[in-house]
Amino acid sequence: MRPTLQDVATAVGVSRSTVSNAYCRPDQLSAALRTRILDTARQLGYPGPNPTARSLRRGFAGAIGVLFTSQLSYAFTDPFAVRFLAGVAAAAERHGTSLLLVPLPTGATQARAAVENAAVDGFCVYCAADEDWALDVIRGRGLPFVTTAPPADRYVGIDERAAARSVADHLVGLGHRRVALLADTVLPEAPPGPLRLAGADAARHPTTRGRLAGFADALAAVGVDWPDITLLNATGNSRAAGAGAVAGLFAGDDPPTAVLAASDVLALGALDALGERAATVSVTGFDDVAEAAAAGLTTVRQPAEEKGRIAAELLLDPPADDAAGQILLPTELVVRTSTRPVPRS
Amino acid sequence: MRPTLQDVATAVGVSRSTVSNAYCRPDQLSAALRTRILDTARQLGYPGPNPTARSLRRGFAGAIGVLFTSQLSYAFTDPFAVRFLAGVAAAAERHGTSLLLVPLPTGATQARAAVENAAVDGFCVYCAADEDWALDVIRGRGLPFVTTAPPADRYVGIDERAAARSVADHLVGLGHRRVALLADTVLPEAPPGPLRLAGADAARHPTTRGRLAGFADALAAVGVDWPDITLLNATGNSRAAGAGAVAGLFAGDDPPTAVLAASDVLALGALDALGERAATVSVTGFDDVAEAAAAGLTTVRQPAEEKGRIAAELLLDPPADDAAGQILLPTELVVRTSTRPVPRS
DNA sequence: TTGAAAGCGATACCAA
DNA sequence: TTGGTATCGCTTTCAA
Repeated sequence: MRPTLQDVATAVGVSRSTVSNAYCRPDQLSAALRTRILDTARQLGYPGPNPTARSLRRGFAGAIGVLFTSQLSYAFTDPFAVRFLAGVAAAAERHGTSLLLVPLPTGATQARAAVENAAVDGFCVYCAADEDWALDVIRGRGLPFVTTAPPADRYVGIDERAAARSVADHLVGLGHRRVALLADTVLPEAPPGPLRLAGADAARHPTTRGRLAGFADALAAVGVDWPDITLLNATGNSRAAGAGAVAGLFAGDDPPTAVLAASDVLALGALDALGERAATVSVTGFDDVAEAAAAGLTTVRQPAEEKGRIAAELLLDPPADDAAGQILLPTELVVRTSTRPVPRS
Repeated sequence: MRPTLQDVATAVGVSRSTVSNAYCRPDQLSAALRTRILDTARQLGYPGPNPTARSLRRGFAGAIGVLFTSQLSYAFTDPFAVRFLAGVAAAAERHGTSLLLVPLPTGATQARAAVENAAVDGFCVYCAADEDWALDVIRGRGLPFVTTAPPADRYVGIDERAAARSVADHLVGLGHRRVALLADTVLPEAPPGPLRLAGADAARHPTTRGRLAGFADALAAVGVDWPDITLLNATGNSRAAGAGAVAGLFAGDDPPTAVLAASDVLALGALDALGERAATVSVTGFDDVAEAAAAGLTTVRQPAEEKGRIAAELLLDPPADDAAGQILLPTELVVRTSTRPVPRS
């Protein structure tokens, strides 16, 4: 059996409190006694206070939970998510707090249980909002949390709609009218490829809703409206899914002259699928991940690490002023070579 | 005050055990009573059993710790580390276990404390071995652990030396003799750029030692030996550091005809720094991360996710057979366009 | 099917 | 400076 604090106390011939003090309140006992206690502990093979017991007694865990809506292992596939996480880690690091990455099992009950059982002092919820159940569980536990989108008491996001409109305006300004929108999992079970949608509001995920709405705003300004807009559904936020969604679209008559993607990853996938044709079709992304620059992708930049860092900070030292917890970060249109004027035909 | 299990018990008029059973042993009480308990709990706002208390009582945390030697936020900068983590996450996900990412503060005492205080059931130690202190703390706590390199009871690594030799042999086969080796933090405080080293064994980090030794093996086979080998030190495993290390090297007389880097990231940095000259100098990497393919980098592939996945599995369900815990994964030389025969001059 | 009692391993107050 | 005592919130035999 691994020795406990009590064993050390017995061995030294002092009380538990004194041993405890030797570890976390050196000033509460004489240096000599402390040394004696620590030495004995070492001899006994006592590994120091049990973290779980300490957490229970002290009432906090020393870790914050990070919740990704999709499968945890997918999060590492998404370059934007990784940079967000890097930001969270940087803040946690400075604060001396650990990060608990909680995988969400597929079953609803089990996913709830995962959030219920996380030994953390708060949550950083990436990209949820649709995942209301998770927020409910967190609220139920009385834990503080930060999301990456409004509405919430504390969030750090961007103005999705305005940002999306900025790229779309750019494209419209280049003369594009036949434009396809490309987004991930627009409707829960939708197949890859063209999807009929009444409007942006019908999209399942709030982020997607915002971006599609922004795209549509720009198109509406030049007379292109739902449901005439071509919407392409990707079954996942990955390059492959992006490629899959646009496949075949340009084979028919009267193909679009541009693709507005709701993420860089999807846009890069679209470029993959376009191959040679990429020279004539304009494509835009969203996020400005590292790969975007290399591919010459026109996109909207949002500060990724910053978002994660601020989210974690909002959680770790909450602002005194309530209103200060609702943050919209600036975005910036980054024009590269993947967009050009509509070819005259 | 947040209600506890006891409060629910009191409210319903049953004992704590019964409430506990309602949560974790539904078969131990009548459905009717269970429903009554759960309903009351909801009314009271009881969030379910406290995870920390449960962990303490049950004796396990339901999480595994992940330890990166460098700063945690840097880990997300390294594409190989990210893929490793993705593998770990995939295994954890399947196992219903969370991942605790533990940041290591800079101070020695504090770093120890971070490992001592992690409420986990075991550790996945990425790339350590030199970080013996961490392994000592983990052993002291009596927790199981897996590393990414021997020696250890359980590890999943590659034959660094042989893998390194395979790229180096390729380069030597192309006629290169004046070759510069490029590695990260070869000696603790070394400045960026050329570094005099007696031999591979002098390198600080075991992984670096293995790779440099493999490179040197190939060179030795054609009569090039330490300390005549040009070694370039990068101050960090990043593209920028790679670029910084090779800067100026090709300005002088008799520059190397090739650069053997200990990681893809460094190699890509070298290519950045070479610019135009990259067409005449051969460069190789190590790992085969995604960016390597795009850049046409010749490199050694090692299965990244696989490594993480297996490491986590080794931890989560340890093999009955002790010897089965020591795994060397296969590697593969991937020849692309960044290497070519020595130009005749 | 339900309950009583005994911890899990530690911390913090207050008194000595 | 040290020790006694209560408690953190829950799970788990074992007996009723």
